[in-house]
Amino acid sequence: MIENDIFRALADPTRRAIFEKLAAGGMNASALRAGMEISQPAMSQHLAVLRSARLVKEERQGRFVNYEVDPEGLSLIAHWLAKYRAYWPARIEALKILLKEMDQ
Amino acid sequence: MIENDIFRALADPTRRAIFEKLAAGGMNASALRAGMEISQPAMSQHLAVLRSARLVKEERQGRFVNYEVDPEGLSLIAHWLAKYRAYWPARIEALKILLKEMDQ
DNA sequence: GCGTTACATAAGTGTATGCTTATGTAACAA
DNA sequence: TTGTTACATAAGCATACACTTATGTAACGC
Repeated sequence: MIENDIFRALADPTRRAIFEKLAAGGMNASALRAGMEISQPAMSQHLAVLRSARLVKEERQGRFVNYEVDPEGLSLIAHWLAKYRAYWPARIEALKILLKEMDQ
Repeated sequence: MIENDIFRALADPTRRAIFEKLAAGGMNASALRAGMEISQPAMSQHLAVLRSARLVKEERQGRFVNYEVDPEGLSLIAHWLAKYRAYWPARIEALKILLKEMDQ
């Protein structure tokens, strides 16, 4: 179940930090490690988890592997969230209208 | 960090099932167990996790404790998601406009 | 009071998870 | 070819997690 992979992937603060970094712009695994105090294998394992959750996607570029945010994972969260729009607070109530289009 | 609590809470499929059941209508812990093949302590523990993540809220009613969806948790996910709206697929692109209001 | 019902909490246990060190593999440079 | 760089994978280990059984607590009926 991909939904499970997504929430499990985001349950780890280090992985959310990696994701956030990638959201600011795609980069390779080494660049991601900069200023993060994380070992190379740990980073590689985290990226593998994010990849299988479809939250990031990779692209080989010679010796480097460029990572970037995969919209697919975010879309799945948005759809999960949309199921419970009846409970969204009033501030976000206006979203309902547009979410109707999303369902089609 | 509440954000961590939320994603960790949703990382478990049983807890997501409980949440989904509550989204269809508030009910007490015993009613939640019906047709779920889960022990009473396990349910109680899951509800405690969902509660600390602000995904559900409780209300004592005599011997019973009625549970229902807490919009607060959902709101936090919506805000987390909103941070990455630049990567949302085209279908949801239209949401951007309304999300601007959400930020204020 | 006494028993029952609804739920929470404590303590113990197997498994999952995130890390480590060590090694493998593929692309480049000399 | 030889070495180096960038990354993935394997194996081992400590901790976290979801469950269990046992017990505690609070509200009700009698």
